[in-house]
Amino acid sequence: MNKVILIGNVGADPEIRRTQDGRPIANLRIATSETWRDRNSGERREKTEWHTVVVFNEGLCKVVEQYVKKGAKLYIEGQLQTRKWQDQQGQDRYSTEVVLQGFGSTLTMLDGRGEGGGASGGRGSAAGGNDYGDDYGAPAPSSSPSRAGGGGGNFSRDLDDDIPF
Amino acid sequence: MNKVILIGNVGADPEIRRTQDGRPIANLRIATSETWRDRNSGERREKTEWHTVVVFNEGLCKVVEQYVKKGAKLYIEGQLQTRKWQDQQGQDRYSTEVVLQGFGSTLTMLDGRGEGGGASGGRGSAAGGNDYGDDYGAPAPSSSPSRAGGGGGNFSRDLDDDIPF
Amino acid sequence: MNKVILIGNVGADPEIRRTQDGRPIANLRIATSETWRDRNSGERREKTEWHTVVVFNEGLCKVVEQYVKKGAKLYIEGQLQTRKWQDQQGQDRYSTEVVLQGFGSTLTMLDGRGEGGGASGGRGSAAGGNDYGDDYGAPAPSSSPSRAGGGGGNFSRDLDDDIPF
Amino acid sequence: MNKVILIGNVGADPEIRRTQDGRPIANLRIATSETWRDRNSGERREKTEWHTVVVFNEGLCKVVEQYVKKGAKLYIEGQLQTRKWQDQQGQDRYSTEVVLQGFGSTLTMLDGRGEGGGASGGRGSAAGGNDYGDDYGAPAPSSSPSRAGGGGGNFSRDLDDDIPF
DNA sequence: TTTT
DNA sequence: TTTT
Repeated sequence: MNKVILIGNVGADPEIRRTQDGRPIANLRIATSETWRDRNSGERREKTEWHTVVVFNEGLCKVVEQYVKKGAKLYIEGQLQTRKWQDQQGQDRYSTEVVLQGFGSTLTMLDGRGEGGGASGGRGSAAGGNDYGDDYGAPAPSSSPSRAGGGGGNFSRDLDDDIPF
Repeated sequence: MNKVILIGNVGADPEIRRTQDGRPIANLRIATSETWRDRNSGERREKTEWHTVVVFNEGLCKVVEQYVKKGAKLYIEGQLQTRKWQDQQGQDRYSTEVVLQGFGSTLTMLDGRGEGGGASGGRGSAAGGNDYGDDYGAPAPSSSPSRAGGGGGNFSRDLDDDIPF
Repeated sequence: MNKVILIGNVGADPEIRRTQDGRPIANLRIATSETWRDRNSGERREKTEWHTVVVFNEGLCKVVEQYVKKGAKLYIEGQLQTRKWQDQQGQDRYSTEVVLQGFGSTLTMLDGRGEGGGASGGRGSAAGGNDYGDDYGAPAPSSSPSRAGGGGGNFSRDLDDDIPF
Repeated sequence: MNKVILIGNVGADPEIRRTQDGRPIANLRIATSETWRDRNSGERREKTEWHTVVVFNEGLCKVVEQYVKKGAKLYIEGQLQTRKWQDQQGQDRYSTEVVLQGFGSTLTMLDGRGEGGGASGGRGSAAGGNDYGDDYGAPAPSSSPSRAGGGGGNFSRDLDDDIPF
């Protein structure tokens, strides 16, 4: 189990790169902040933490590319990962990032901002819900998409079943 | 470990009651919805799930009372709990709720809506951050509230310490 | 966002059923318990909560079928779902369950118990790690399975890449 | 929202230091690993990620000090935090850690190992349950510790209440 | 009964 | 009905 959950705001427009074989990679900076009232002084305090988020999942990269802008509020679920690299002096350096890649990774927009003018179909606009990348196939509805259809990886459950499980 | 995390919208203005000894209890109905595109038809699908949330924590009850209205988007972290009760026929019935009570419970408003007109200082308005009930004392800032002060339950960490841990 | 995380013990051997079209469904009862010391009396207290877990995901059902026995300790990640049904008097009843189905659902065994004698390949024995159902394909390793291979839904990241992202 | 959840094994006996004013700080190295079967070759693969965990919470430090040894399996819940420090060349360096401090932080032992011979009362032995640091007071039981007692920060809920909430 |  |  290695899970990171962040809700925060994007500090700058995302950078999207591509690997040599064409896969997209999105880099985001996310600020999470907490506020509290000081026990003694009663003053309001705030602390902000910045996180580097790296999106490898192609479907989620599309969401980032199309909808995520500076200031957007995001829900992020990924994994902690530390990379080793060498600086210009040849010294070992380590960077820890929140990686969104494959199973268990999610990115959801929590506000309406960032959407292009005429965006229809609204992937990325999922306010209060979850929108998944294309790679995942059907998520986990309890309603019944194509019960008869069956087929690989169909996770659906039919609520109309007359026998309560 | 018994944790529920919800991000969703409030279906109706919260109900606040009080126990005989005066403690507040808030009841909320929260809708979580997910959308996906059907594999076969390509149609957009949506499924909404409704949750009953019961807030026992006093600080969080205050937040609910003052700021949470129908339609508000909330982040909720609590525990699953099943109550047994008798219906009018004297039969055992069970209700499962998401309970916010004590350690590990959180409620954060994810939009600016729901705030009363002149609310200043904005507990409950924590966009992208966390606002905690009064019972918790200082949350977990890395900055340094009153290092010298010490005192019971001070969890603060001093980033200015010259020795990296 | 609708997520439940449980770590607890299985109260009885799981029941596995099959739908008419042959998909397996596993039912589990999981106990989560918390202990604390009473503030006033100093006595040790304990409270146990029981949860019904329904596994629709086929790969996870296999894990359950083969390895999960009464007493096993499990890590569970799923969604809250409430079913409506009619009792024998024709009255509406509701049951809330933790559903493991599709994206974002996980089940991991946290102890070595429950494994058959000669189990090889050890799905279900994942001590401290995660073992995923077959439906998910490769999870999210940072190591490099078949970089050149590419192919649909390959989430892998190559740590050997010479350019730090 | 800034949350990290880890389930993994401790790589070495923890180091405990104290600040100048006597507060304990525990440092842990935790390995999370995931295993999967390669899509193409069918071979079993494994990837391990190492995390630095810093425990500021006093109650949790006690648990670490008394019970956590190399090899122990832990459930950890904390926050991501990045510290800035200078290396010997005076260059800025950053280290990202999982910090357990105050609200929302938890550490639970998931196996029986690590307990001293005659440990009674078993804080730290909470297999399948939660054991909280002393700072938290009573956690969130639904049962009823001292309803009449009332008192600050009492989060208890009385299941014996005759009115179902 | 919410929201997009 | 589990576990410590």
